[in-house]
Amino acid sequence: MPRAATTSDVFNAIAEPRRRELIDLLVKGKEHAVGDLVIRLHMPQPAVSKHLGVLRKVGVVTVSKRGPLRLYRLNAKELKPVHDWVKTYELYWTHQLDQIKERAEHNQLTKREEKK
Amino acid sequence: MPRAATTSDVFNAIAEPRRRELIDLLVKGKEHAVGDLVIRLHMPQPAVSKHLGVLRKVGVVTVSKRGPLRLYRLNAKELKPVHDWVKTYELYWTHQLDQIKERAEHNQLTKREEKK
DNA sequence: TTGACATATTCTTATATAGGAATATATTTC
DNA sequence: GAAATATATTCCTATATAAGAATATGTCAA
Repeated sequence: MPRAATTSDVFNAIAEPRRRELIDLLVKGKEHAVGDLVIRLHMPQPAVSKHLGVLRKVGVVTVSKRGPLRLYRLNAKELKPVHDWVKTYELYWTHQLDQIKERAEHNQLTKREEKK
Repeated sequence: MPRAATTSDVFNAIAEPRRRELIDLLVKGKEHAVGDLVIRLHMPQPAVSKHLGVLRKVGVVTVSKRGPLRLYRLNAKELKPVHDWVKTYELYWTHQLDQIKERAEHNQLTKREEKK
């Protein structure tokens, strides 16, 4: 069985590097036409449209029409689950938790010793 | 062409829900034997070993041997790229950046008006 | 309506899975 | 060394891609 569908899981949707590039471009401005993104990413138009389609289904981007243009806008709050998940581990590389934990355990022991 | 290999990209490695569950279990303690994880995840042992293998190749976990046991430990700093990337978008849902931007633009205009 | 432009949608193909079953490889104990 | 235990690996299969090419759809303008 392959991985879960990219269209139902944000983690899976952003696993594709090209889609992260798309998101990174969308963050700069408010709305972007597909053609703009095609030029900036040096990527064929169908590819861009397809990746945007995935992001749209997950809700990470929204579309609006202006004439023949499709204006895509980032809906960043859909990335919150990713942030929430990975944030849990932030302290592990910022504060070297191993040492903190060991010190805590050590303190537990010494406190008992001190309690006389 | 399918997705990039899960063994070369952290984003791809954590796209699999089961592997995130594994990571979530590893965060609680320091070292965990495969058997522990098998029991806790209610998942067949080969599946656990395979997922751990992927995480190991990406560097998210490390292994050490104790007798017949393989003790896996989380190496959370390999998740930093994910955190760094998604952190960029945090303010978009915490501070409703749309409104902030619009207000900023509005201020730009009114400031010009006020400049008489 | 026709043409020009912007974007989306097939269709095909090669490939990287993830799961299950079976098996292989340690490692310890008797 | 054999048995038992713990873990890894291999083989197989169904499936979800992502890229490319071609085509379809949609919108405006003359």
